[in-house]
Amino acid sequence: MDRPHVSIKDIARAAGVSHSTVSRALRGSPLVSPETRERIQRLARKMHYTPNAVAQSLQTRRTNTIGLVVTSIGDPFFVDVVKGVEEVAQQAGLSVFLNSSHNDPEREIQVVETFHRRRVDGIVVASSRVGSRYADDLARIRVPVVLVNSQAEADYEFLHLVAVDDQTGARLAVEHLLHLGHTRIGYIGVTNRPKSNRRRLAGYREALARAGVTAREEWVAIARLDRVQHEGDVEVGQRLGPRLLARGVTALFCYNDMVAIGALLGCRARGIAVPEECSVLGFDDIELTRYVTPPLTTVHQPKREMGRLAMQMLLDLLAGRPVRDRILAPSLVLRASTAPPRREGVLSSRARA
Amino acid sequence: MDRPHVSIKDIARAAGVSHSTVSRALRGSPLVSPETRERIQRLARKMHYTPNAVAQSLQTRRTNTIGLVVTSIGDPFFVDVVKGVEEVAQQAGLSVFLNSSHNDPEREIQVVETFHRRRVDGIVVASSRVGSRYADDLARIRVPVVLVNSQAEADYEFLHLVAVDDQTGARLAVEHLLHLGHTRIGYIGVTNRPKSNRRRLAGYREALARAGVTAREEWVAIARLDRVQHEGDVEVGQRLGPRLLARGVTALFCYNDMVAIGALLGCRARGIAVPEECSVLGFDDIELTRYVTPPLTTVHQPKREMGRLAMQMLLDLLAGRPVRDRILAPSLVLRASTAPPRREGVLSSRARA
DNA sequence: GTGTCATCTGCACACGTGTGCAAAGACCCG
DNA sequence: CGGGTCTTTGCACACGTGTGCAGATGACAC
Repeated sequence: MDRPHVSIKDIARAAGVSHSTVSRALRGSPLVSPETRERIQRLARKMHYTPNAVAQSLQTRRTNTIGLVVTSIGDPFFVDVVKGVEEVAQQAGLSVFLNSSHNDPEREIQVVETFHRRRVDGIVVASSRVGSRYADDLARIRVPVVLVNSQAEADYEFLHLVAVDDQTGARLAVEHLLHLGHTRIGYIGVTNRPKSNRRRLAGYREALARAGVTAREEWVAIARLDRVQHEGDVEVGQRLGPRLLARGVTALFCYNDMVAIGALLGCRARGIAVPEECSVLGFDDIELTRYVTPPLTTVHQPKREMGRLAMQMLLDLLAGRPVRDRILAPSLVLRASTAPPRREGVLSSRARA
Repeated sequence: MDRPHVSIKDIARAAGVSHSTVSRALRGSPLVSPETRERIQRLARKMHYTPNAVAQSLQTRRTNTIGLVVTSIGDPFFVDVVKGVEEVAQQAGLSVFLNSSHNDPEREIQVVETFHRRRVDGIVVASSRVGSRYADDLARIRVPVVLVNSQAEADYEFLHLVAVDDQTGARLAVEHLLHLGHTRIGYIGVTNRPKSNRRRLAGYREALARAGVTAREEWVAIARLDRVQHEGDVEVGQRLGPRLLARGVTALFCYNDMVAIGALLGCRARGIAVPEECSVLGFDDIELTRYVTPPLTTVHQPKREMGRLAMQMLLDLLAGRPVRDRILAPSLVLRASTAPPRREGVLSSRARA
């Protein structure tokens, strides 16, 4: 009753052949005659044989397994990335180990160490800050690694990247606001995703500079955070949105959608109408943006596509095919949280025309 | 350069002992002298030895791995369940294979077959409909299985359950609406999660019956769906919400939060004010409910706790400890989408007093 | 010096699968 | 009938780790 699973040896015994022949028959080797192959395969099915992937992995040195690290499973941004990765992995017959790091570098190293122990064939890391010590560990594993939206400041040649063009995305967003007639535009950022925050801020400044609008430092507010929790992001928007509005801003470009939703809530709490009195713009285009009031205008990241690409890149690396880093183009999604400014807006749009 | 990883044999060679001694030293066996143990452990660290979990699994017949199946990774309900499972698994040193079934029974069987091949130590399945054929497959694996919010109609003795008390939750919800003075209350359900839908509908009817309110069949609308996509749920609410309102209902109790959000959107599109003209009530208490307008009153499920419990139950089963099925109590979360009815509501609440 | 016991180490096998190589058998051709 | 070729099979080893058992070594008592 509690006997172990049936192995190829059991089948061999039942068929009166050696386990080698069974192995070959099941793998469809041409070295075994069609008749015995057929016979053995039938027998295997009848005996409910399920190959032991552990033993196969040990023998072939291929686990057909990859590790996936995200900073937080709950973060809506990652949900789609995970979906994309899983989709392609499943199709290719690979299984996925999922782990979250909570943006804790120590924890992330530990996760990678676990992946190493399990001899995964490759690793996808989403939104990590790869530090120098971490990079050493990663290098030692001798396994392909693909980073999605890496927050690392330095580049390491053995790491492969899939990312969105943050700066262009931010520029698109702010240009949209400028086009509506806003000139007093605020930016709400965060410190715990340093690279993309910097890029988005750069895009914001670039757009203003191109339009000849002088950027006021008091219109930029960066919240100091360490761990990533998206609830924290909401709180940032709630706190900093009204503060910037008090400084005379008529539109808010937010680091991401959760911050933007926080800004929305902050405005509602103070009776500030969006978009009539204040335009709000997000980044990421998470599903939520369609369900809040008003639906959020935002910069779309092809998140699922990024997950798919990352996994595909891993497959290419495993097959020895050449790969190149991918920087994807974001796009603006117009919904209902942006509109021309009320007072000065009318004026400045007249002045433009 | 491209040589394989360092094994205990390599360490043995370097230390001038046999691989057995190394194995014992690393595992802290009392059979090896403290000095050599210390020496070998230092050496292992220096050589960056990482044990091969695959070989260990083959030898010990324990992979320290579990499989987790959810119908959809994108469904906000599962996010928290996954979090809870991962949390406890990580703490116990187990790795998690994540797969989604898209509520496709065929696909789900395939996933379980993969888990079997990989010789996982246990399986957690969320919101599955376990069919008879599927149950056979599951039984054959001889591995503990825990179901979270199972949608199976039949009970199988070898399956263990964690679930929420759907009927009580629904009753709480409807009693709240009755208490506010509503008597014309609608229910919007779905067919693709048959068991919980049936239970919630039963709770709805129970509450009405207890209050002596006659339930009208035209106030119940069940949407026929096969696959689970939560976008589909939203669409259901959008479509059926207004339809029930047209039949004279003043409050909507929805199968879950996504349906409720759909109802919210449907009302907004037709200029129906929530909660003034129509109260809307959901189920699940997903994160979104806090961010929509108005914030959604709903029935809370301890989702993360359910994930934790499921995983803990698996650990208990693996350790041979006795376990019992857990049916958790839901609770009502009051937010802003419910209020006394406008016209008849005033009347009936007077009549009550 | 011998016997006894405790302590430590290594041999050999196991886990389940894949594969190079030799060998056996079948078949054909001269 | 012998030699050669081709097809099919089994032996033996490998992957990396864990462990029962025998044996080696050393300490100690008599």
